[in-house]
Amino acid sequence: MFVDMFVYIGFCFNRVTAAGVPMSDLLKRGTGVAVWNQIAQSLEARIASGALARGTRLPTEAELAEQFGVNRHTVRRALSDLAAKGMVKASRGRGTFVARAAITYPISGRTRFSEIISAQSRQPGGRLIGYAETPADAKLAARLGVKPDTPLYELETLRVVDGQPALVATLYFVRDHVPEVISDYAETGSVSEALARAGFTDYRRKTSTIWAEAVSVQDAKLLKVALHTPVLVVESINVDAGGTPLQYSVTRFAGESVQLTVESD
Amino acid sequence: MFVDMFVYIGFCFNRVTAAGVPMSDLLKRGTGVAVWNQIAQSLEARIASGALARGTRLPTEAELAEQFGVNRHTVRRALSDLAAKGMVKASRGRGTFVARAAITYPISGRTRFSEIISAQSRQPGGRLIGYAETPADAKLAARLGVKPDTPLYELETLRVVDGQPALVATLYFVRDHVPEVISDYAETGSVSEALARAGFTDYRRKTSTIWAEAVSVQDAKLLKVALHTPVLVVESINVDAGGTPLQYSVTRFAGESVQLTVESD
DNA sequence: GGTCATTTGTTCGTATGTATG
DNA sequence: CCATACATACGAACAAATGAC
Repeated sequence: MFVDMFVYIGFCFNRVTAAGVPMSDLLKRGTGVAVWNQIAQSLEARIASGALARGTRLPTEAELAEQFGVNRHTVRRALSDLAAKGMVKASRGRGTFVARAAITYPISGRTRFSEIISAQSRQPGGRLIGYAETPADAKLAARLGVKPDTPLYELETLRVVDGQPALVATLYFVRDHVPEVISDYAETGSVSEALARAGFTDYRRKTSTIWAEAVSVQDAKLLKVALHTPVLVVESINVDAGGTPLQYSVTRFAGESVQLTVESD
Repeated sequence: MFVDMFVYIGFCFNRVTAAGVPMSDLLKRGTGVAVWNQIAQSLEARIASGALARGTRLPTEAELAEQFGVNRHTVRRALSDLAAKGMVKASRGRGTFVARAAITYPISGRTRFSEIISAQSRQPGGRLIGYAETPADAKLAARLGVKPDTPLYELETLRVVDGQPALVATLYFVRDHVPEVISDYAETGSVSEALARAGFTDYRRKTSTIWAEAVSVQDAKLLKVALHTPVLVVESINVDAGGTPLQYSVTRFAGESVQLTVESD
């Protein structure tokens, strides 16, 4: 029923280029730098560049050994170096996986996607997946502090970082508070911009509720992860300067590619 | 290598009784309370008590109808009530699943497991799974603000709520700061108690880093969840009144059975 | 539940280059 | 020049865990 009424659109407002990947890694022997070290550096560079995304499986040790033209032990030495740094994690029988999360996402009163990503020298981007006008059910009404059946806008958005899908968010607004939010968001690609146009220049995140669950079928496609992959779900309420709920959102972060941080005082 | 050096013990310091489950649900007809409502309340009580764990599948509507001795439509009325409250979620062709998380876990400067659980009128419990003395590697040293190879204590603990495993935590302490922490924790079953005995009466949580991943084999057994189940991982640092790191911990929450909440100011 | 292929983990052995005294 | 110690690199085989069927 949800899908039927939902408007799906394909407008992309923030194009991102694929990171350049050095495909040929020529090892220089007898240079004073051990071969295993050169291999480790090569893999580390590929991970840092995003060519090897978080959570993806590396080629098997045997394959890497063949690619680099070395013995499997030499590859293992390199991998154990990366594992010690926390960059990869090996799992017997399954493979070796890129482990370390790249994006840290601070949860605070001022949580703005674009600012957070830009502050980490990364390229934020987004896509409006679709939108709908829907009456508030009991839960939504409670979250947004309105009566049930109050008309709401529902926006489904995808956010990418350096070309990698990072999160899917479903945003709810009270229609009559921000009547132009859909077009404003589609134009600017920014929640804070869209809210500012409606006159809400100052707002803050009041509460965040966090849990983990398995990815849904739809989100798996959007986030480009396998089914059963864990996602981090954050339910949050943004309020205006007076404390009135402005926006309720449910954000699903691609499992291990994002870490939330909370600073307590 | 880790397992070899790790001391596994079975000492249980906080015995928890299996939650009493009302197995026979006698419906009282003609009491003014609709039968579907009694069924809904009965299911709600089972969910709240933990007898029906989060994420598990309810019996099919036909089975429930038989158990309660009512028509399937009456069960459906009860389930739709629970679904509206967000406690269960039906999925066509799959079944009906317990949805809403029961335990909310606030993340703040003062995060104490026992207090949090007790405040929710639930029965906290715990078990020391094992402990070890281990030198700090680069990562641990950075987190705890000590030199690499500083001797640390590592404690592996399981926490249960109302008889349901809720979380597994690995705790790290600087050995020379709290030399008796292992026996103190084993005796009291409380981190705050153990730290108080070492003279640290005032400490607070400084940072928390949160992500989602698939449960490990060992944790799956402890938490009694299936493999591939998502877990919420929280890495946190507790500091004393002067800001010196006291404890570094990695906590794995059983997927959908726990929700973290963050209040921002 | 069992079998089987895949993949990492471990342990042997061998050989070479390099720094040290 | 030689003996020793150590890190590096290669080869083979087996153990153990995983996942798919």
